[in-house]
Amino acid sequence: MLCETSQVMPARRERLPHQKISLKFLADHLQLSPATISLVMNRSKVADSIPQETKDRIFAAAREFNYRPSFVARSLRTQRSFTVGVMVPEVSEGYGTLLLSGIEDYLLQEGYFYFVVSHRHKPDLIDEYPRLLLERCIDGLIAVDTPSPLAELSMPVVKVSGNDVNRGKAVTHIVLDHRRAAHLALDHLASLGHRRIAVIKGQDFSSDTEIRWNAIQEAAREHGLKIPSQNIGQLVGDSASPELGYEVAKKFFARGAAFTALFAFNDVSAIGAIQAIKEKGLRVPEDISVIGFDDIQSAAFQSPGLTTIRQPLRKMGLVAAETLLRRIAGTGKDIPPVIRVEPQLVVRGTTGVCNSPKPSKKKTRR
Amino acid sequence: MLCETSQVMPARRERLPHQKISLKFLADHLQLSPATISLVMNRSKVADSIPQETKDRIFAAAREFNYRPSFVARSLRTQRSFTVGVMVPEVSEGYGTLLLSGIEDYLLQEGYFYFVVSHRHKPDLIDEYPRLLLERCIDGLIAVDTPSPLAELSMPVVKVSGNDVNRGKAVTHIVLDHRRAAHLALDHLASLGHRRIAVIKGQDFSSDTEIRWNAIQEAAREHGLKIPSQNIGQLVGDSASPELGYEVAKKFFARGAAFTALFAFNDVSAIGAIQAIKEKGLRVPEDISVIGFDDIQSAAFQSPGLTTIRQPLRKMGLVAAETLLRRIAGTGKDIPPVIRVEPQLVVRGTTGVCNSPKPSKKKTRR
DNA sequence: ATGTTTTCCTAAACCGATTTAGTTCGTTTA
DNA sequence: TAAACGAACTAAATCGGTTTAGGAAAACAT
Repeated sequence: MLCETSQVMPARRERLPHQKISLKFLADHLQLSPATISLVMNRSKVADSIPQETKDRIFAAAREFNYRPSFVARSLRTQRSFTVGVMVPEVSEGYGTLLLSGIEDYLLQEGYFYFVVSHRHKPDLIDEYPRLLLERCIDGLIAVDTPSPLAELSMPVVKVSGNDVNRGKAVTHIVLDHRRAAHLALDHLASLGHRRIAVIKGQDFSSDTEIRWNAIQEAAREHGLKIPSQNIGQLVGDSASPELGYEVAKKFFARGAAFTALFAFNDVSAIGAIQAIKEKGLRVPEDISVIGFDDIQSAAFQSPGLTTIRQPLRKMGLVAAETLLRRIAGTGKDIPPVIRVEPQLVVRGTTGVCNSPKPSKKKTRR
Repeated sequence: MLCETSQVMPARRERLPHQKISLKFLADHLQLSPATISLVMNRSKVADSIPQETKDRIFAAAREFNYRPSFVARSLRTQRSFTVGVMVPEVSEGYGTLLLSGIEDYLLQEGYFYFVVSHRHKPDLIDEYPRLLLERCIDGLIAVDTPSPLAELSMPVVKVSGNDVNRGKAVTHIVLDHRRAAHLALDHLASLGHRRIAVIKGQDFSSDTEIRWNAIQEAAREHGLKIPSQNIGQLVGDSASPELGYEVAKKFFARGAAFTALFAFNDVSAIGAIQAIKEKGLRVPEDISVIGFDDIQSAAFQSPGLTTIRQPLRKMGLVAAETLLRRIAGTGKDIPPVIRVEPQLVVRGTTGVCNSPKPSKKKTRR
């Protein structure tokens, strides 16, 4: 009985040095059909009836040839790419970086990869990128501090700090509790005796600017504080440099603003403002206390360390990724449209007790 | 002659609200074959003979339905994904971020997307990620500060700061001119009168550590400087925090090291070291000058600003991306295996003239 | 002996493009 | 008038998997 050797075999292709191993190659090698191998390797229920011996042969061969199914082919068939898009204003230090690292941790651990695109607040890119990402068959999208036209995507979306809550859509917003943030900052300053406070608002394009400013005004009211208009400044320009905060602080001094504490829109601008304060010959915190926002890594690197309102950025990234994957899995409608995260006051060296004579209380009493 | 209306038409599927538009759909709509449309849209030479009128109809319909060919399908067929992988130690502030932003700029502009994975120097991840990326059919790989096992990939690779030059492979290395960097730093310090210099070396896992240390030693020799062993420290631990530099500086003091200038492995550790110096009651730069390396954004944010050796990180990212795409395009063998980029001295506030009495020259003369 | 299940596996359609090798039909050319 | 040619397309294979609907053979039941 020579059938085993004399039998006409499909010419087994020899493995070329760097040839990619395909399912078909394995099938030829094992004298099985691609279907069988696929079913076994994916642990499909249909493969339950296949004897362990065969399964072992398959796994052994897969290991031997280091077989890796092509993600592209699989994606085409299953319409799932295990890839998500991440839109950020820019990949620079600070805010975006910490978020990204949280997002990455979760995604990679779950077997997802991600595309990053940064739009630098340019409307045409904000328009174009979601389309390009869609072409690439991403399973979902995380949009960080990015305005909303992408609502029409019909795809799971999680927005971080996109405070333009467009409900009804399949979108979850991860938002900071800005009211609490404002309170943490103003309570801290008030407890140090500060009554004359200056505020640097964010750029108009930032989705946090308005909501945070409103929260600050409200908190100030509750403290019986008035923020006179010459103590209100706003960042101008699209740059991640402290220069922006420096300029605003300069303007404060130029117009003779009188304040003992400064609440900046973010840490980067706080750092710039401190520079301006020092140049003016004033000390931080002895003459002016400064409090930032975000708690980027550089905040701790400053000396003195920057007092700031911490956004749990890594955690926000983690939660964003987790929520997106839940939306993708489509398990239940029990995914909330808004997830609020809590800020935290981090006291370092740039805030201290108010040494200036308090403004006469009469004015506010009257 | 009613043939035109009575002719049996394939039922034109109506466009469902959010149905994706496929080539087939367009073909049905236009009464053409998918082949024709594909040829026209890709401006294939084969389509030269197709009259402009038909082409116009095709383009019009594509626009009307906002047709976007599926990248996944195309990738499967053409075996090109227009996607590259980027391996970095971590997505944190500083080094990696600036590089990434350079890489991103170039890639997106050229129509490529990229996957980022960060391996945190873990050998198993360094092993595993290239495989995962390969599965995803990336066209090439940029590896930043990542050791070498991935040499066997048989895929275009560009390494940034991978100083383990494994020539012969289809790999381009983007490397800094460390000799020049060492000279810039030591020339600067020497010109300020410093003769007793301390050095913080990088962690063993960093691919720049050894080559840079060798360059520093050589430059020191040329200046007739000896760096006594108690003035040599090394970063320990895998963290992007200044803490690491702080600890090293503490150790210097603990063992009574005497130096008037400190050359740190990177800006982050320089910042930590400065903290330790200040805690010791010494001033920067009056008592001790400090010079960092990299010129991350936070370096400029410090006050005083950190004097440092600038690596053109964004440019290195740009060059890495550009070189990779050239390798992918395979145009010519004229792609160099090593591309050297030049460092630059950035003088800010942490270096100043040496105020300590110079050590007696006799010793070195003898 | 026949019908019914099980077990083990496969054929073939499919995902959505690209691309090669034609085909059809009208127009020139020999 | 037939052969050759060019214009305008298209059929069908292909990329590398997944998945549904069976089919053949063996085991079991009646």
